[in-house]
Amino acid sequence: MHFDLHKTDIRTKARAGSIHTDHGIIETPIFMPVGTAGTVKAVHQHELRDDIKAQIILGNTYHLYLRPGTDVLEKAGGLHKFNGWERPILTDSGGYQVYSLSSSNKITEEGVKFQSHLDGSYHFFTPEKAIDIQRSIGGDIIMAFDECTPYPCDYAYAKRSMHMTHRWLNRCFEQMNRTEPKYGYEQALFPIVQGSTYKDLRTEAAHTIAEHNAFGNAIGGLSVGEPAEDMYEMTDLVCSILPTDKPRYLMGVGTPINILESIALGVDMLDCVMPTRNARHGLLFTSEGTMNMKNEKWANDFSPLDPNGTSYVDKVYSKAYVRHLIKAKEYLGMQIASIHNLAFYLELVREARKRILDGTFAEWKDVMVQKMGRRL
RNA sequence: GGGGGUGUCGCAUAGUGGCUAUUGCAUCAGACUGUAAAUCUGCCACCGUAAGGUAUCGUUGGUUCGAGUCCAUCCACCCCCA
Repeated sequence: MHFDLHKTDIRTKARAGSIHTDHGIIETPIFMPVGTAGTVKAVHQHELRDDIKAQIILGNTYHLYLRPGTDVLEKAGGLHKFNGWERPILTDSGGYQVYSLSSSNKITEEGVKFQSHLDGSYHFFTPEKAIDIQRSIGGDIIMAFDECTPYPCDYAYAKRSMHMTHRWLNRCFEQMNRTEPKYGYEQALFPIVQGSTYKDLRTEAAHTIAEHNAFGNAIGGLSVGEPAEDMYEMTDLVCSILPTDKPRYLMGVGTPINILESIALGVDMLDCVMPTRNARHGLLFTSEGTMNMKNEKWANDFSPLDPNGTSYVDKVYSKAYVRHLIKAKEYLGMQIASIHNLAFYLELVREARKRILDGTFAEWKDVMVQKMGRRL
């Protein structure tokens, strides 16, 4: 696996590059649709590949471990074979579940005791186990097991947690060295920068992470409720320390505006549940602003879903029809909305890449941020 | 014509004579950031941006300190018998 940096924008810190994996090339900056349980919810693979043009999708260690389980995934020959997605896959380690399921977790130096949200059973994750499971799932990029701290987080806790995440990181790399990929292709481990919203902690973490000289590096613990300015400040700071010749992955971000602003700070990879979850809840993102399809105002609007959209759903279906489907809780409504939002996100990062390469990113980004913040 | 039953928010429902009439659905809005999420929250009689104010359990009376609840009356609907 390697990363080619093609160009860095002069007026911003945005970058265009390519990540080469055994399952193909990822052109950056890239948005990665989230497919937690082995599926990007409500979206078929052919839509992801041919219409949305996703280049890489996510899976989740915790969810796939609980169900269907690593034995099934190994018998299938890994997640790519299991779900039919032949392009790259990235798996999250379960570190986010340390945060999102915190009410039923117990964190110790050794690892985290999880209570399953499915049946209440207890499971113990260690850095070693997170690596073993990710070996079984078979993602091209796998993530270090970390603690994603909540916001707000007091300084003492953030510092202690960060140091534990660093010790866990060493154990992750040791387990990587002790084990081999199970399906004949390379797996790259990305370490994660933590440190909450504290500059000195983020600085220390970024240096520690950089020293591992991994294929790529991630920024975690953001977009957990802190003000956007804090998120940008931390991202900017960390990007200034992480190596320029490795891809940078900002985990869990975000809105279309967050994505362009983060790209402008030097981020190469992002993922977020927002386009898919909000789609299922009836909220569409467009280049002109957001549309809540549940709103009465679309009831008699028979114009195309998104005249500027690049997906076939944008032209084939009307706003009134999609509103009807969403209101009626029809499956197709969630499918159309999910395809639209993902196609919009992917088109947004493709355009960003094009603009970075031809030198017009900065002014384009400012115009887009203005437009996309509106409520239609 | 005779007998029996039922009327509570748009619909459906709960409601021993005792604080502010319950809940669900629908409606109308809002939220959602490495997915415990086709979820959650608010509103949901009227006036008001709001704080707040005023009502209300088919109708009109009555009993009672106090009535959605008990009594009478009329109205509407349902069932049975002719």
